[in-house]
Amino acid sequence: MATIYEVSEAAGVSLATVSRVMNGNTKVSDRTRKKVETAMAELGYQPNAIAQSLASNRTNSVGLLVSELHGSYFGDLMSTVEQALKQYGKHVIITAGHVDEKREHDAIEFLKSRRCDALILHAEAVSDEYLTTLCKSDLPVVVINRKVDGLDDHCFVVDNEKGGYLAAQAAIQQGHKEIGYISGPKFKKDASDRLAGHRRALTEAGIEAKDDHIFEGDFHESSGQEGMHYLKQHFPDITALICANDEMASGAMTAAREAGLEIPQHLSIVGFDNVLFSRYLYPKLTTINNPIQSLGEMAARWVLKNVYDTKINHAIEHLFVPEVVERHSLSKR
Amino acid sequence: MATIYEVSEAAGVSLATVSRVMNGNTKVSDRTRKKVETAMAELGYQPNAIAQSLASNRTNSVGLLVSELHGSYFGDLMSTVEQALKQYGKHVIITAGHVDEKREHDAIEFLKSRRCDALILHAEAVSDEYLTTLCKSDLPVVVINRKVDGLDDHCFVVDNEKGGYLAAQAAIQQGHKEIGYISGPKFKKDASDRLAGHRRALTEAGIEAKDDHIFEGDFHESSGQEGMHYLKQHFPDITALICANDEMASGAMTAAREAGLEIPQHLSIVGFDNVLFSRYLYPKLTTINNPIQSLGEMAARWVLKNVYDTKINHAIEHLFVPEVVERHSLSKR
DNA sequence: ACACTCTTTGTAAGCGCTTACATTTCAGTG
DNA sequence: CACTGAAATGTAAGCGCTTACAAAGAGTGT
Repeated sequence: MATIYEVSEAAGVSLATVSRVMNGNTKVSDRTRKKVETAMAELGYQPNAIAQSLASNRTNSVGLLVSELHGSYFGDLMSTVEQALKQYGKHVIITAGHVDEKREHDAIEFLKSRRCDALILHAEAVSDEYLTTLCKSDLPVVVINRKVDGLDDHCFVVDNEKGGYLAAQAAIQQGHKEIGYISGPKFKKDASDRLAGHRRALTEAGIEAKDDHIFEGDFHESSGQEGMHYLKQHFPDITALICANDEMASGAMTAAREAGLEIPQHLSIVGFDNVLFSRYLYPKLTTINNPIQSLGEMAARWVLKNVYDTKINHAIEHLFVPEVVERHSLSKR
Repeated sequence: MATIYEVSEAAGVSLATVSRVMNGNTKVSDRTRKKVETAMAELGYQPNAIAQSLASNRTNSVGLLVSELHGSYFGDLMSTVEQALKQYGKHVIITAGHVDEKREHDAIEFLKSRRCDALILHAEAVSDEYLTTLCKSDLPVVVINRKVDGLDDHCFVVDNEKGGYLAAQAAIQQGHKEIGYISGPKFKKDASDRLAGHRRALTEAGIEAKDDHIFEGDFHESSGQEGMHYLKQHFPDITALICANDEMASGAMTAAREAGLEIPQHLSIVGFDNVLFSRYLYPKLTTINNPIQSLGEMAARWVLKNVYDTKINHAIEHLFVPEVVERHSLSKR
């Protein structure tokens, strides 16, 4: 593999000149530039990004931490972030934390050791303190889908409480009064926020928010099934079921159908997230749009603006508001 | 950020010694090791992976090219590869090629410039020649889901022809005789292989393989819908529909339902790939399992074995055989 | 006490670039 | 034609590591 040195020899110029035509930040006469470019082409020269990074202390890569590499939610996120950065010649290095404190921590340390220019974190398991320390260091960091006190301009979040509120409100507006809820793990901030919104909507509508109508799931499909079984068995008069994410809604749908319930005739179901497959479901799932792509794009923009001094027209927003996506799984009582 | 030099000072040893305790490949006395480790801990030292790579000419990272970062198929692939490599302390750098020759090419060049130790490519758009050249270079390369002549031990593939055959056979065994087919883009090898298998099954069963029963889609959901419309309109007597992937099967299901057809009572549908969401569909999709995860895992093993000299017990297989996953969308005619 | 071997540690060159600073080139001027 | 200063190019230090090689220590046997 040719090095810059060989190029400089072939072109009959110094190393520095070759470096200059590569980076284009210093004036080089047209004649020399031509010579260098020819030499590069002839040798099939390809700069060694590692050496460039070491010398310039800039890697042109942004670390992205997600919880999983599969699943619609993270797929959408990765895709958006990658697209946004690629436009400006920046690359993402993706790692998965698997919602485990140690693994998230390791993944972040890995990204740091690779000397990413910035970090975009969808971190669910590490502590607020750790994130705070990280943000205070000189490595630029943004946090997605999690609000950490004191780090507001580093956080990009969805108003989960409002989302929970909207879902419940949608059901109430259709005349439902006996409403079941399958929540995410309550220790997760987004799960508890959604639930809080749900409760608020019920209360405002004068409906008692009964604790035993709430089943705590784990955001996975199977717990949606479990939740459905539980609720159907104990509270057969429930006419609407709200799930804290689409995966669980899908599980609940399956379980409901197996129990002989038609959706939405016998039971209305509302999801949350609006992941891609929610429209593959039958009936198509009424859900709350979680603008994860907007979050990702905004986070990428923040990095471009604050780290790479790219001129970005759009303003940087930190709070995103979810909305109802009306499809076919919710109907009048 | 502390450097190795500062650690060596703090520990009162030379640079080389610090490097040795980090890499653990040379004997260092226990006493010195302790001193160094203490100094590292005190300084919160974190090796600079970039500098390590430059000096050692090894990055401990494997480049992975996929077509998209979202979607179940690639999600599963990325996830498996990452898991397999992480176990041995190796990392993946993921890039997307978007099934576009230039973008795939650029992505591969990017991975090369990052000096990955090996490349795992799910490349659909670049030419066979390019891949051949790549494999002949000294950078280890494996190709997933594509067979290139002369590169057999670098390729990991699914027997798509067999898969196509099995799907058709499954429908035939249920008594279907009028069978529609929604294919992928015929210029894609996997799409044409699947179709070839389909034809063979029909022929063997003494059913005429009518060309106009075949609709060429693009592997996306919408073209499944289009295909369904086309077939339903022109050949209303079709009782089974086979789709070259699950996305299109999903689209076809929606379109069928909108046209008032019950699945599988009025129309049986078979998919291909067995991506995660195929079991979220209603009715759950009968499909052909595409062992993409096995491919990914095997590719990772190949790299571990051939590049990192890891001792791997399992033999390396290059051809994977698909099988029918019986669910609820295919029934007796 | 000495020569000899085996271990442990240090020295210094280099990996392939970037960039501050020094030097050369050359058009423009009086 | 010598002189000036801006533009173009070159020189060399250094980014933070690894590793071949050299040197020093620690045992051994006589």
